[in-house]
Amino acid sequence: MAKGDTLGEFEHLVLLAIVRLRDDAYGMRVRREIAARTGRDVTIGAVYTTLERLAAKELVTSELGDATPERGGRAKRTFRVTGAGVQALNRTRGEMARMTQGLAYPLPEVIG
Amino acid sequence: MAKGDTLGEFEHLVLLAIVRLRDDAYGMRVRREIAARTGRDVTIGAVYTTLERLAAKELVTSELGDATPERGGRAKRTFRVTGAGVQALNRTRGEMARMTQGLAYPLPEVIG
DNA sequence: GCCACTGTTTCTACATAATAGATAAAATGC
DNA sequence: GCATTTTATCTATTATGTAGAAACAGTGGC
Repeated sequence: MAKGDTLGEFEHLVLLAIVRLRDDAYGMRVRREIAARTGRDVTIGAVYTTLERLAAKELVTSELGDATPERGGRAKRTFRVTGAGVQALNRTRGEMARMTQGLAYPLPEVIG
Repeated sequence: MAKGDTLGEFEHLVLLAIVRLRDDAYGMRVRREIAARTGRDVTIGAVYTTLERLAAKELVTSELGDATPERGGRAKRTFRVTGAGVQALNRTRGEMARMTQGLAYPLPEVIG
């Protein structure tokens, strides 16, 4: 496998959030999606640096939108997952599936 | 969530390998298990530093065994997953499940 | 027009995790 | 004793994760 092909665990979550949010995947919203689904309250800085890194790897692209007519409605930068990004997600999913094959979740506290 | 509670992606794989291997989880074997199931050929150094980290976090314990009567049969250091390790695996699994809920794999190249 | 406020993005610095590659150790067989 | 095998340890570097503060761009009240 080529190097740089594996997703870090937080990269993985961010990528999945973007997939879920479709057209509405901008930084703050990604952060909320992850918080809502995982219970982790990551900071917005963590999300953006990860988004930047994913963009550098060309697993996502971004586009600056128009400002919305709401109080504080600064223009949003929305993200999309690229073909390579989808491939990375599918590959990661496959690896995890093979590693967990035959295991029954939740795993019992005492193994063996 | 308490800090240091999340599993890095490679930590996750190593922990799963130990669960799979039960009584036979020592460094070289963990490496082979991961290679066989994911296609990644990680170096042995990568595996051991990760095992050390997991031990430092008390997600695994290790025990030095007896030498086996084979050519090159040096004593093996075998690893077991602790209760906290199992909890970390179950928690991580849950997070991922909620993040992927409703998504059909493999994801299509073009999203949306 | 200025100010407070809101939702968003950007910047900077540091901590933790991943990875490689070389070296050392402990056993066997000849 | 020496070559060979299997395993473990050490050292260094890069990549990822995380926090927190600052900057931006808009709204609305007065």
